[in-house]
Amino acid sequence: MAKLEDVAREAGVSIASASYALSGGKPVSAALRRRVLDAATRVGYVPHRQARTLRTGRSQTFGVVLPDLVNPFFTALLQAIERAARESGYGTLVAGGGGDGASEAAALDLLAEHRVDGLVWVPAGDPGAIPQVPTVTVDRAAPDCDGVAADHDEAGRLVARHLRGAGRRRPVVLHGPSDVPTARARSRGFRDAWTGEIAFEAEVPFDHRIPAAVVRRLADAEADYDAVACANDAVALGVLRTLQRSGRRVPTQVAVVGVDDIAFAELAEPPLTTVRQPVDALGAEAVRLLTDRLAGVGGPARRVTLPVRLVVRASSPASPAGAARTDGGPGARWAAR
Amino acid sequence: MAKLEDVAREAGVSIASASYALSGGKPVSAALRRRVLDAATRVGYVPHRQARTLRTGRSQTFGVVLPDLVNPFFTALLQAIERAARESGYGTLVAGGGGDGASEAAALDLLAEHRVDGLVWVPAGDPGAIPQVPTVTVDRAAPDCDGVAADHDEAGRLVARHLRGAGRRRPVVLHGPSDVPTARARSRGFRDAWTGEIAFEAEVPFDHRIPAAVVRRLADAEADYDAVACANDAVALGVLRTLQRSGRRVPTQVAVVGVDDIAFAELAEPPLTTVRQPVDALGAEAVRLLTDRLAGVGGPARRVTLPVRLVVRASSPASPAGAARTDGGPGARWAAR
DNA sequence: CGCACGAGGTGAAACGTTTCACCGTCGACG
DNA sequence: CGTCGACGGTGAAACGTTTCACCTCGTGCG
Repeated sequence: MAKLEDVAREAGVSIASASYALSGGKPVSAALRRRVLDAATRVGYVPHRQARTLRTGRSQTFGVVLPDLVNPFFTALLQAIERAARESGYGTLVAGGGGDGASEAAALDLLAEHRVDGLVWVPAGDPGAIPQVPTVTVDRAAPDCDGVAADHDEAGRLVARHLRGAGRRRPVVLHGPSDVPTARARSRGFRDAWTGEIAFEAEVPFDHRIPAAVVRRLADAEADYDAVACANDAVALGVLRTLQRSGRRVPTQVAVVGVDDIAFAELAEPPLTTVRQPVDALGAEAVRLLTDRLAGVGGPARRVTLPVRLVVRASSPASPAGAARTDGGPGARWAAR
Repeated sequence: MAKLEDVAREAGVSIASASYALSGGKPVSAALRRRVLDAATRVGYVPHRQARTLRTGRSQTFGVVLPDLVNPFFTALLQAIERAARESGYGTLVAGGGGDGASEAAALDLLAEHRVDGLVWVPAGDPGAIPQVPTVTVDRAAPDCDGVAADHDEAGRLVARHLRGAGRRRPVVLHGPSDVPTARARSRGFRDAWTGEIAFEAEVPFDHRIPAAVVRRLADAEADYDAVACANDAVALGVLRTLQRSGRRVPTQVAVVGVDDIAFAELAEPPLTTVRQPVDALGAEAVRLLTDRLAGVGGPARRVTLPVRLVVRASSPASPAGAARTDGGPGARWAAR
């Protein structure tokens, strides 16, 4: 591949001049700039970022570490981060941890070796040591580390108040993994705002595969509940299927609520009521925090909390009356025929 | 960050010896190896991959360019590629194109500047020039370029035969974008194997947002069709919603079939019949082709085609009888109460 | 005993950039 | 007319590795 030397030779100038002309590191005569630019396109110059990194100590690259690439919430986040980074002139190196601590550590190491300028990190669980690279956590906080997250407490409260307002009396609460801070925050928020009874609670993985024990309790004909508050949308979609298999009507008999607002939430049948996380804003804010730090902004770790929003859909309408009215699933129509 | 020189000093040996001891580029006495390894952990050595790249000309990194990070099929693929790459000792640099040609070209350039050793590329449309880096396309072929793809012709045929076998007579066919080779292959396969009537055909984007014109035709009470063959699962999920809104029963009145088998296909209501693409194998095979090339395997461009498999679920049961029997959606049960 | 050879180590060049220090020339000003 | 500064440009060092060529012992064999 063509290098700077080739450009310089082609343009008949020194390597230094070619560099200055291309990077603008130092003012240069218009004629020379022109000549160099032409030469560069002529020989097909491709700058060598690694060499630049070596010399300057900056790679113009952010690393992103995610617990999992299957959950659409994370990939939406990744896309947002990638776009924001690109707009700030940074590339993105992605390392998907396998969800477990070991491969997460490996991913962090790999990125450190690549000398990323900064790290956007969604810790898989309670984070241990934070990397020595400038880092911002997303969605889950780490001590002494800039972080941005949606307001998960509020998300929990919104769900509780919504169910209450919709006239539900005995919800099932499916908590996320207790070693995930956001899961704890949502649970906390829910408990703060929910004063009445609870049918039962259980801890489930952030996944659409509902544990068999929970499936049994949900399917139990004796079980008395009229709502399921789910740890996230993936769980909610799994619950939706479980309920339908066990013959319960959603939302007339049971309301289902998730959190995240992934793309498939509105494609579910019935469409899923959920709490939307501001993914684009999360990504943009993470990149902003990082670039700030790199620009030399000092001070203690900053925490940014972004607002969430309840999105009411048919799986849990705003009121019981609404439930009857909007229970527009295939079942309703079929029965009406 | 600690560098090789620090390790060498700490161990009391030359830089060269330290390098050999750590990389194994040359046999070295056990005692020295031990001393260097200890020193390395003591000073917290982090190798500088960029420097290594500069010297060796290999970055031990693959670039991955995807048209879109929202479609779960691509993210599943990404995960497979990332894992396979890691197992071969390669890191992964991801650049999600925005789907359009311009940002795709930008992504390819960025990766070229990062001097990735190879490129795994899912072209957004018909690929123009292929990069000068060793490249393997996935899912969509490019001329003179190694490629791996599922058997999309067969996928189309499987759908056609399945619908026929299930007793469907007049399907709607929703083709993917005609500038995407795989979409054309599926359509071709379907047409090859389908001999009867077709209600109507239309071209739709690979997306769950069904164009308004198509929605109207599907919802038209006069429209006479008993199946919808969809370009992929995202489209199928969108169609499912459209049909349910327009009051058609799936699968009793209309069967719906997708392609890809994304995770949400089985969470749909009713669960989606689809053709499964072997994502893990696609990723592994892509990495294998690439590492082969890097190992010096020459010869003309190779094309690998991997088999697909029909996955029958409730949205389109195997037989009409089955339809009646397995129409186990909430509606059926509800009606039975 | 002398020589050659192998094992174990080291010095230094090279990879492609950026950037500091320097150099020549020309115009302006004292 | 001499000097100085600005301007436009260049040479070369440095970033952290790898790796080639070389060097120095110790040892085994003739």
